[in-house]
Amino acid sequence: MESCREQEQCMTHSDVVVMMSPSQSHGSQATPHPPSESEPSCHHSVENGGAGARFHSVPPPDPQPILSQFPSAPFADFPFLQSSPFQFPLDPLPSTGTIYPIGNIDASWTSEKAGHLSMMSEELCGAIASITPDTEEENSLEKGFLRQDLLPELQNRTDLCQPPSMTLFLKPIDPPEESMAMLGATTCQVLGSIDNGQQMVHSERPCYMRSSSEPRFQGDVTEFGTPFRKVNTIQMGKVVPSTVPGLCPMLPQSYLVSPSLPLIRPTTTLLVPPNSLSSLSSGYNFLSGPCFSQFHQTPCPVYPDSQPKMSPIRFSATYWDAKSRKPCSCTKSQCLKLYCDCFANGDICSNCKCINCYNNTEHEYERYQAIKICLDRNPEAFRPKICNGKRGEIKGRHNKGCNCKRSGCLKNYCECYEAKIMCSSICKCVSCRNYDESPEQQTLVSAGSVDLPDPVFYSAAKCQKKCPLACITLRVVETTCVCLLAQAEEAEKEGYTETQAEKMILEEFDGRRLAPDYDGNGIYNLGLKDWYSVLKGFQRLKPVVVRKARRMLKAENVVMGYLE
DNA sequence: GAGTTTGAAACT
DNA sequence: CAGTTTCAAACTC
Repeated sequence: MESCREQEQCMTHSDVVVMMSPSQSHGSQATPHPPSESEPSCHHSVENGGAGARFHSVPPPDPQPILSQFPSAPFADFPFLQSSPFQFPLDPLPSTGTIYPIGNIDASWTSEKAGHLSMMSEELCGAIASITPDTEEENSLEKGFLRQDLLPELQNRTDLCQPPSMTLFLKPIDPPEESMAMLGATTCQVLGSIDNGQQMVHSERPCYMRSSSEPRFQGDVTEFGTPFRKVNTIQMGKVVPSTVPGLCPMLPQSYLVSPSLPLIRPTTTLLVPPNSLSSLSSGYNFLSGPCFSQFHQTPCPVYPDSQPKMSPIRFSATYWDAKSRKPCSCTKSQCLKLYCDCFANGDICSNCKCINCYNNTEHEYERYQAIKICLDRNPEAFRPKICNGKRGEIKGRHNKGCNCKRSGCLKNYCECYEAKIMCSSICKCVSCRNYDESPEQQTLVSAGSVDLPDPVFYSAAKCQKKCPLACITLRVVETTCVCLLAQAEEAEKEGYTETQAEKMILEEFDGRRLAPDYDGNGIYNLGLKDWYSVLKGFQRLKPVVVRKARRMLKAENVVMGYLE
């Protein structure tokens, strides 16, 4: 990690400060791994509260705040109130260094509001992470990036100011330094961040976030703003205005981010504890917790409410644009149930015809509650229904399969048909006709726009009604079988025993079967049943496609036996 | 555009 | 987990 001095040399206008909570610094005996241990001048600290990472800007060192109670803090430059179960960073306090209580939450609170606040933490952020795209196309620009949302809360409440919303794009750095790995931390790079639309924050200083197994914060309620403005206290789940001075930036009613803003910019290295990240197969990770940055920020324009809004749940302008979204017309669901396509896609409603819509930035509390409910019911609720293949190749298949009964899966009622994919073995449809060469499929084939399953395979599958081959091209099967054969050949060449050869073949098979897209030849992430059908179908083609029939058969038999 | 059909989601 | 209800989109007229 670069030295603090080096970091400061490149720091021009912003800091992302990671601050560690006092409670954690007390409880943890782990030696902070620091960019800062030898860099006391770095005015950054890490807070790894229950809400996950917090990134704070901190004031210049003068006056030096009270630090003695945080001996292990990597950045001992931030005042905390130790007695509070929820420690909030204080605004730079002019010249006094006085500690002001900002938040206090009764440990036993269980109200709905408390639920929301706890939702602000890992739980919700993890939930949101699951709404992220997982297709290659959608990930094209963002894959591997971690995103941090600062979730606004309790909007439209007269007793509250608007909390800030900030998005940090973090890029994992792999492998982490050994010492960091020992601390259980993940090294990330802050690529850029967005706050509530007023400002674009670029951090260019190294930050550090401790890994900790300490109990997490139960919530994060504070207000941000100009120094010494009132803040709120949470009492038994209720947010009560307080006269305690603190921060309240008087953020605008809506946080707005222009899609044209540059979202990614390599800047800062962070150490993020793994338990504050919700890593999903989508490739996104979310850090939770409030973020705010007050110092050294690069101003960005404030966008009027009339401009398109970007929800914090949105991924990026790219993703937004990539989704051609139909406006919904929900009337009863408030667009907060999965009936609503916008909501189901993780979008906020925009230019929709919906009535009484809550799927917008003005109802984020309700929205996030709804997200949480959906995810409680089904953790996969927001995952794309269609596993996309590579661009220009086969479309993929439905994750859950359809359940059509009357449409024959040949109308847009059918999600498979609507997605222009054929039904697969996981569908529970009745009288399915979406495995035959429909006019649409023929059109696609003639246009050469898709790599449809081989007709021979397809014919073979027709008799089974279910069609696992809908996702598998001839090339996929060929490639797979050739690889299996290669394993068999190698085993033969090396004089391995039959058992060893089997093992090699099966390992190859498993690797290909389980890989999401092993080498660009198609969809591999199929169930055993599907693969069984594939290989059965392959037997029919063997004389045509494979010359080395004998050895192929050997490999194939191994796999078939494995599938049996 | 109103009414009907359909199937996913939500509910019981 | 199966049956029912609700919902919004697709479809028909």
